Amino acid sequence: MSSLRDSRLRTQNALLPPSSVPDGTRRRILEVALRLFASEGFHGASIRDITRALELQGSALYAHFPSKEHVLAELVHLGHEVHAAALQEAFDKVGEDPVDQLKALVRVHTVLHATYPHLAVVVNEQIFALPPEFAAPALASRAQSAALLLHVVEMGIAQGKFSVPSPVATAAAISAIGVRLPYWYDTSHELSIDALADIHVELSLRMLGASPDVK
Amino acid sequence: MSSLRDSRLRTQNALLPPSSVPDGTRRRILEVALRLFASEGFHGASIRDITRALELQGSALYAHFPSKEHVLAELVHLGHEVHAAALQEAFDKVGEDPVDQLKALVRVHTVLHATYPHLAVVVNEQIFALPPEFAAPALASRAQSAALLLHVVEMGIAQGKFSVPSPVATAAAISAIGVRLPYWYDTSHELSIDALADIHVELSLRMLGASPDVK
Amino acid sequence: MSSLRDSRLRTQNALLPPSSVPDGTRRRILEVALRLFASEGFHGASIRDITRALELQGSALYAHFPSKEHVLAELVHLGHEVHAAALQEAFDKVGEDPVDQLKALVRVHTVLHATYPHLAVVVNEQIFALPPEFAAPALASRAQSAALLLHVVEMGIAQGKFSVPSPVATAAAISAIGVRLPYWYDTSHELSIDALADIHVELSLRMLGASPDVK
Amino acid sequence: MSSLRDSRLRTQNALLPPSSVPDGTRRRILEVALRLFASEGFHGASIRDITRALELQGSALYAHFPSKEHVLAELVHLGHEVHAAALQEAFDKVGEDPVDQLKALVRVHTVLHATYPHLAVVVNEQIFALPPEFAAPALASRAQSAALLLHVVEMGIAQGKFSVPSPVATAAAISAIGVRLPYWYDTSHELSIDALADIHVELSLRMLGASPDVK
DNA sequence: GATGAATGAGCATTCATTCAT
DNA sequence: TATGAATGAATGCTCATTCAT
Repeated sequence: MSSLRDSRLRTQNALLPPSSVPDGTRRRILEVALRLFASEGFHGASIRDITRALELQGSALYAHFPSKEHVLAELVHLGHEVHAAALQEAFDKVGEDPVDQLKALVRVHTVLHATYPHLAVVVNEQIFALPPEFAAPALASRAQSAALLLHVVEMGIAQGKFSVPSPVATAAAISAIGVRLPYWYDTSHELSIDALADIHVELSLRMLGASPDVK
Repeated sequence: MSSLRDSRLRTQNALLPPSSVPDGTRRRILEVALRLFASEGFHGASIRDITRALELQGSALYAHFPSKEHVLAELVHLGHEVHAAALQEAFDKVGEDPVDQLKALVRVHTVLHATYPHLAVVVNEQIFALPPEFAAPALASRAQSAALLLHVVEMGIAQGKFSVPSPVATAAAISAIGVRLPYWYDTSHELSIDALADIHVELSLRMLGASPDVK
Repeated sequence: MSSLRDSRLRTQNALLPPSSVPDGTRRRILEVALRLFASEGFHGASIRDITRALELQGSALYAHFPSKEHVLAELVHLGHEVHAAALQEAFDKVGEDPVDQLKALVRVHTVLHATYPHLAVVVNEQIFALPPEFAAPALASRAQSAALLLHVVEMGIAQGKFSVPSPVATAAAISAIGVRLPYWYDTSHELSIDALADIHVELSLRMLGASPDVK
Repeated sequence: MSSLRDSRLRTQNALLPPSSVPDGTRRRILEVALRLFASEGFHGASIRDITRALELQGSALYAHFPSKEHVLAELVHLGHEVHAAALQEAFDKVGEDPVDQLKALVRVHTVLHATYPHLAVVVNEQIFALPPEFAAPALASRAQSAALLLHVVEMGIAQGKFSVPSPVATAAAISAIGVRLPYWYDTSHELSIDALADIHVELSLRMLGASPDVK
C-alpha cells in the first residue's frame, strides 16, 4: 500500500550509523552492500555488483570479509545492535511510568527507522538469507525488543493507564508503524523526523487508550 | 521487531485465492513459487527449486510460463487484483459514512493479509525484482488503494468525525498494521482472523480519534 | 568479398526444384528448413523456428521426418541428386567434343546455382553438420561431379584444344565461379541467368585457353 | 563440388596471423575457436568445446571475452583487417598499370586464402551469426575490397588492356577462385602457394582477355 | 496429422570463491 | 591490499525428442 520507486527506498542519504564502523574500504563495502541488499536483496546483489560500485575487483572483498554472508551478517548485527542499544538507552533515561517508557520506545523506534531506512529494510527482509547460526543472535535481539515493548504495554494495563483489546496485537501494531516507515517516508518529506516521532507517539497512545490528558 | 522463523512466515496453509487460477500444473507452479518466493525471495528460489517440489524438470515450467519473471509477475498481479477488488467490494457495500467506510477498508485489509500472507509478502517484498514494465500496473493499483484510504480519512476529518495529527502518517500507520501481519500472525493463533479484524478496526478508529460512541 | 544481407542470400524466391517433392506439409517443412538452414545454419535454426514459420507445433515435424538431421539429409540428397542429374543430362546431350562438353557442364552448373541458390548454399556449407553416414553419398556425388569436370578438362588438353597451367586448379576455378554465385547474384539482377551462363562459359573457355574461334 | 572431410578443411596447421594477437590464453582461445567455428560452425561449437580443448572450465573464457559472440567478432574483424591491409599494401607497391594492379590483388588474395584458410572460411560463412552491429564493419571492408577489384578491372577495360563480357561477373569470378581455395587446397598439396598464386594470376588475366604478351 | 505437456541433456553465462602475484 | 586468471557449481533457458491424446 505504500508506493515504492526504482530505488526501492525513498531515501538515498543516510546509510550506516556514523561511528559504528571505522572509515576505509571495509566501511565502504558495508555501505554499498547495504544499499544494494536493500534495493536488490541479498541474492539479487552480487559481489561483483558491490565491488564494481567501489571500482574494485570482486576478489578484493575477501581482504575484508571472509564471505558474502559475513557482509550481510555484519549489517544485520549492526542493525540490531544499534536498535537494541538505542531502545535500552531511551528506556534507561525515563522513569518507571509505563506511559513515559512507551513514549520513549516509540520515539526511538521511529527515529531509527526514519534515519537508517536501508539498515531497517535489510535487517527485516534479508535476515532469512543468513544461515541459522548467523541469524540466531539477531533474532534473539529482535525477540527481546518485542518483549520489552509488550512488557511496557502490559505494565500500563496493569496500572490502569492503558486499555486495549489485545496486548499482543497492539504491541505488534505499534511496532509495525515504525517498521513500515522506510517504504513511504524520506527525509525530504515535509514532516521532520521529530514531528513524525511525535505523531507516532500520539498514535500509539491513542491505540493504548491512554487517558486523554497524556502527552 | 517481529519474530521470524526458518520458513519466514508462520503460516503454511493458505496460498492462492481458490478461484483465481484454474487447477493443473500451472496453478501448482504458482503455488510452489509463491511459497518459495516468500521464504527465499525471488532471486533465492531457482526454477529448479520450484519444479523439484513438483517432481518436474526445470524445463517443464516453460510450457506454462515464458520466464521466471512472468511467474512472479502473475503472482504480483494476482495479489494486487485480489486486494483492489476486495477493497472496492467492501467499500461499495457500505454507505457514505467515512466511519463505516474506514471500518470496511481496515477489516478487509486485515482479513486479506491474514488469509493470504505469502501473497502479501511476495507482493510487498519482491515487486522490486520485476522490470519496471511488469511492476508498473501493480504499483498503480497500490497507489490507488493508498489514495482511497487517505481519502476516507480526510473525509472523516472534514465531517468532524476524525481528528488526527497527520492524515498521511495516520493512513500509513493504519495500512502498516495490516501489512506487517504476516510476520507474526498465523491461523493457528488464539485470535481468529475475525477477532483480529475487530481489533484492527478498533485500533484504527482510536488512532483517528473517532468519537467514543462509535462501534 | 561478396556482399551479404540480413537474409544471407540475395534471392528470396526459388527454393526447391518443383517436382522433386510432392506438395503438402512435408514439402513446406523442407522449404522452410531450406530457407532457415541457408540463412542461420543447421545449428542456428531450431525445429521450433521451422515449425513456427508454418504455424505448427515443433512436435508436428516428427509426423514427417524422424529427426532434424533427416530434414537436412533430404535437402542435401536432393541438392546433389538434382545437380548430378542435370550434369549428366547435359553431358549426354552433347557429343564427344570436350569443348562442347565443357560448355554444357559450365552452363548447367551456373544455371543450377543461380536458380536454386539456397539449395546450393546448404549443400555446400551444412553438409558437415551431418553424421558421416548421411554425408557419404552426397560427398561421393560431389567427387564424381568434380571428377567429370576434371576429366573433360584433361581430354581437351589431350586433344590440344585446351592449354592450362594446372588442370586441377583450373577445374577448381571453373567450379568456384558457379559455387560462389548465390552470394552475389539474384534473379532481380540485370543479367539474366542465361546471359550469366554465357558469360561463365566464355570465362571458362578463356581460362582453358581454348582457341579464340570457340563460342 | 569441392571435396570436404570430417574436419571440414584440409589444412590443420596455419590459423591466426602471427603478430595479430599477443600470446597467452586469449590467443589460444581465438585459435581453438577459429578451428572449431570453421569445422562445426559458430552454433555448432560450444564454449565448453572451446575451453575443453584448452583444458579450462567454460567460465574461464569470460575473463578474456565478454561473450561467445565477441570471440567470433574478433576473428571476423581480424580476418577482414588482415585481408584489407594485405590488399592495400600489395596495391600500393605497384604502379598505375591495371595489369600490375590486378596481378598484385589476385596474388595476395590467393596467398591469404591458402595461408589462413580457417580464417577465410569463418569470415565467409559465420559472419551471419553476428548481430548486425558486429557484422557491419566487416561487411563494409568486404564491399570495399570488392569495389577495389572491380575498379581495377574497369580501369583495365578503359585503357584497352582488358576485354570482358561483364566486369561485375568477371570480378566476382576472380574473387571466387580465391575464396573457394580453402575447400580443396592444403599446404601439403604438390602445388606450392606461390605456384598457385601464379596460376590464379594467369587464369585471371585470361578471363580478362589481357594481351597475350602480358606476364 | 497435429497438439501440448513433459523430458533430460545441453546451452551461454554468472556466481562466490581461491590463489599466485 | 588489491589484482586477474582460474575454478566448479549453479543459473535461467533452449534444445531435439517423446508420447498420450
